[in-house]
Amino acid sequence: MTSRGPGKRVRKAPAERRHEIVAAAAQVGLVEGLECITLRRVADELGVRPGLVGHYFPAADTLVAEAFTAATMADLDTLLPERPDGSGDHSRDDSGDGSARAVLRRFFTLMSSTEFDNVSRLWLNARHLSRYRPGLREHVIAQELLWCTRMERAITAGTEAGEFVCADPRATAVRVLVAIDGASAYINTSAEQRGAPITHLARTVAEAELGLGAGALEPAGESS
Amino acid sequence: MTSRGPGKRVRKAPAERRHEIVAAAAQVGLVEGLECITLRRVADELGVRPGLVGHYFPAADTLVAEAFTAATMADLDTLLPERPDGSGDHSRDDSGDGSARAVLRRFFTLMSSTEFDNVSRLWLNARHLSRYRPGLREHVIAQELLWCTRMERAITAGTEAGEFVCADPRATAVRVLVAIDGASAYINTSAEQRGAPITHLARTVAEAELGLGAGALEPAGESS
DNA sequence: TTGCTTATTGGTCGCATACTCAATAACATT
DNA sequence: AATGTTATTGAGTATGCGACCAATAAGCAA
Repeated sequence: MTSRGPGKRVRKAPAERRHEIVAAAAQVGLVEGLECITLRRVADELGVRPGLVGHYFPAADTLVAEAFTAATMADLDTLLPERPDGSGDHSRDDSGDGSARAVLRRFFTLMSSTEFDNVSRLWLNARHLSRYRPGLREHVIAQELLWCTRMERAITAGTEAGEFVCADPRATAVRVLVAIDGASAYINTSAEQRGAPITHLARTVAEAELGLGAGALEPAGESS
Repeated sequence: MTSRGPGKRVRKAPAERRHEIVAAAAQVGLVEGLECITLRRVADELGVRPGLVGHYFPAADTLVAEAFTAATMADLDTLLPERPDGSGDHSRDDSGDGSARAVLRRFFTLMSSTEFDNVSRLWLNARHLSRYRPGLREHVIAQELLWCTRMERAITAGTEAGEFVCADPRATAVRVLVAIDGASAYINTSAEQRGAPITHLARTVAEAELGLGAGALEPAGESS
């Protein structure tokens, strides 16, 4: 990426450099795994000496934790955008098809595409690594809460709009996410044969808990 | 555990020593994590020099893989015994209840008890570590298949006995296990607050898929 | 008892990690 | 243009890992 001759220095504002380091670490963690976020690895990525990374993050654990948060925050915004993208007048739009259902359908479709396998790997990675790194654990817990809240809000929106029937959106959100985590647990082992019942379990759970017909959240988009 | 003065040698038959090493490694992996299965750590456990462990396992990956299999095999036999343990009077205990349901109830009860948290941790650990260690990955896949088959057999038994109603025992087994893996994903992070809906998701899924009433597989034993 | 096989030891080597710290040079301010 | 701040380097320490190998001694067989 960035290659400079030895000895050449590029001096940046601390805030910018720090952000740059976290971003590089997040990329490494997402693609290669969180245990590959090492001072040297991140430094190489930026064309910088390892000592510099160590200067900004005296404890490596902190860097791993922040990198995880940065990565998952970006992923969440892609999978479950806070506001349906480019919708100034959504209250009028969803009168026909219902945007809440579209949001969930989009979520399940993206999540089961191979493009987001790295996200599944990252979560699996982080949940295990949290066993040893308390700094990371805190960030993982915070992200779990954030994802759950975001999902709950999507469900609540659909319920209030009359699209879903759900007595306890919070509990449903939890269960749907648990089902997703169960499916993504197999990402490194039986990923190929997970095809049939595994991938669709989360979607099935969601449809059942939201009072929707089977297949209502399927990618195809054809509703009943 | 085993402490000998330095220099004192205890010479054992290769097969016995090897088995001993795997057992010690399995214990370390179960309690402290698979990445703690190191030549030195296992050697310490046995009161033996590290070189010896390296002699029996020229590639450390092999030891980790075998240790995982040893640990999960033992756990599976405890959770889902091939034949109901001490089956002298269980048919009387569950009087009229049917033993297949008792087997599953026992499984869910044990699995959600804190005593088996280490088992959940081990699976989470192994599934992530499989990303980097191909030897381990093969063993994990084999164990996934074994657990699934064992669960499928329990379901099939109940179906044939008329206790359950299930069209596709295999698919149901898969889904139940996925739900369990989803719940155990939180073992290192939100373990304390997983109380409410997380733990019981797997049981709920099982009850629904087997045509049982809600709570039919609950620990208490009181159905309907 | 003597001898032989080999399980076991003790040490070394190379590599990778996090972390520390004095010296240096880039940039902003004067 | 001179100066001061500080971001950045380079080198060093300490720890841990797997892997390798000659020397040793334990236990069996003759």
